Amino acid sequence: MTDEDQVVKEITPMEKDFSQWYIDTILKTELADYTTVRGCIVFRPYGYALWENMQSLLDKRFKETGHKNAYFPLFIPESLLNKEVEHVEGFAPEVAWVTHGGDEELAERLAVRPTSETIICSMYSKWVKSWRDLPILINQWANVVRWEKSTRPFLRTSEFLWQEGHTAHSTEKEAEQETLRMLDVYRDFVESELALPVIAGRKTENEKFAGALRTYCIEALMKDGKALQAGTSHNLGQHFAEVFDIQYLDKDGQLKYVWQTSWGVSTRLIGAVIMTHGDNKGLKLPPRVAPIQAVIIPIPGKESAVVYDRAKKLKETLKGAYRVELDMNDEKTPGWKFSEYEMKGVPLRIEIGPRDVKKNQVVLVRRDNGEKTSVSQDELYETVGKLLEDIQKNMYNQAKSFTEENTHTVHNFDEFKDVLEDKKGFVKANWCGSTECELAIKEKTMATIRCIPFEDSEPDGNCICCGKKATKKVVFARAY
RNA sequence: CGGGGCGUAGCGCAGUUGGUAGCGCGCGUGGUUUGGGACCAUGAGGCCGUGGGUUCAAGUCCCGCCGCCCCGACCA
Repeated sequence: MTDEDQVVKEITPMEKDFSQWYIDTILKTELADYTTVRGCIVFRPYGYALWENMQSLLDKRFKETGHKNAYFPLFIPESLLNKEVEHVEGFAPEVAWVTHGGDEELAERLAVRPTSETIICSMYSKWVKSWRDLPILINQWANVVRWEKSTRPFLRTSEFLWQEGHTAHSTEKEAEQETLRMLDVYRDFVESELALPVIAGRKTENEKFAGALRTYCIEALMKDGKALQAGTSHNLGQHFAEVFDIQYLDKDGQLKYVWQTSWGVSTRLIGAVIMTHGDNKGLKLPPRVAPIQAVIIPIPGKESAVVYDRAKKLKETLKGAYRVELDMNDEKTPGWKFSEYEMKGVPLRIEIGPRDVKKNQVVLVRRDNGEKTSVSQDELYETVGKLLEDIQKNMYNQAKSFTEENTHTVHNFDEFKDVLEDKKGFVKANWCGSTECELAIKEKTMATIRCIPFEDSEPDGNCICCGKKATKKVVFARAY
């Protein structure tokens, strides 16, 4: 049997139409479904379980870095939202408004939060009085609404789930450290749990968060060669503190404004996992977050009772340590199940049939590389652990190689255009630092500056756009 | 908001010059099967997106509306 024959028929091959592959994969694997509400999806149990796993791993990291969870209102009075000028201007076009309560028109419109800086700052101004009240380290798990013109499941939906951290500090230095620390938490999380290699760096003035002093981000490369912003962390400076009047009395008796940060990742990460690891059979989920890490598929044969019995015992052995499922459905053939769980991206398949029962073994098949091995049932517990770890590593390495192979350095505009057309991916190029050049390049090529990377951003030539002396070497890409 | 596409059974689709709706998958029931998406038998399931028009007759032709998807412009 060739690879071609194995391809799941219901999923459009990614070479043919990547976008359709993405949609087909999501729908067929039951991660999500479209609803009657424009731009809004349902997170079906399998997709929600994936998000819950991401949540708990992230939440653990937030707690470890001293943050506490809280929950702020969904509604933001218009007057609050309007306080920070740059912020409103950034979000105004995509805010959903509540104008009525029942039949009665509200005295003041309420925005459905597109992000919570304003409502949170309004509370911080109440809570912060003294240097002793700082820092405030709060995180919120929430849904937000942005009235997007065009939507795609997970990547851009009218309503999405995310977390937003909001902190307040007494010094600029501390705020900057927090901003960078949380970016690094994100980097570590996506690399070690989601197996997504990323480029970390700073956003340009043009690309930064509305109202921020500086924005940092991690950028990942998808299999179609487009970049995806996987997480952002903002140093808000004192912009919000000034308009929301968040002041504290310092040790020296002076009234001072706090320095703030905010940072977030969203369910978009699910999209990143799909588009980084998936193939024409469907999903490939990293073991650390896969809702099902291993599936046991019994092959009943003539002595089905014995096989089923042994399969149940195997599940008992594994279930304390791994997210394992036993598929006892008698209506589907084993072959059907093989394809189904491969499509669903389950990292490891455990087959047990009459032959295995006789030999006291099981057959293990890896989703990441298709490798098939037999192992004694006595060693199953340890072997599963080792394999899951190995799959996780291998998935990261594969994605890493892909990203490296699709990262190109160019030194003039023609080369830049050629690479974008032929090879796509990340393109490193010298840039003079002007917004004019950044926009001109975007106009001509649809590529944006994804970030000014922390590593390897020393210029080694002239700006590919205007030809003047470059100040930075930055990462360009066409992005989602 | 521009360009394109699509609305017919749960899903995917077919439906000829207009003549009163069909296929595949899925679903129910009974049985045989089960090591890479099994098979036989037998069932259930439709206001053909919506409003108007043409016609003896509209899924089909004409006009409007609504919705959804894709690709762009703008954004996690």
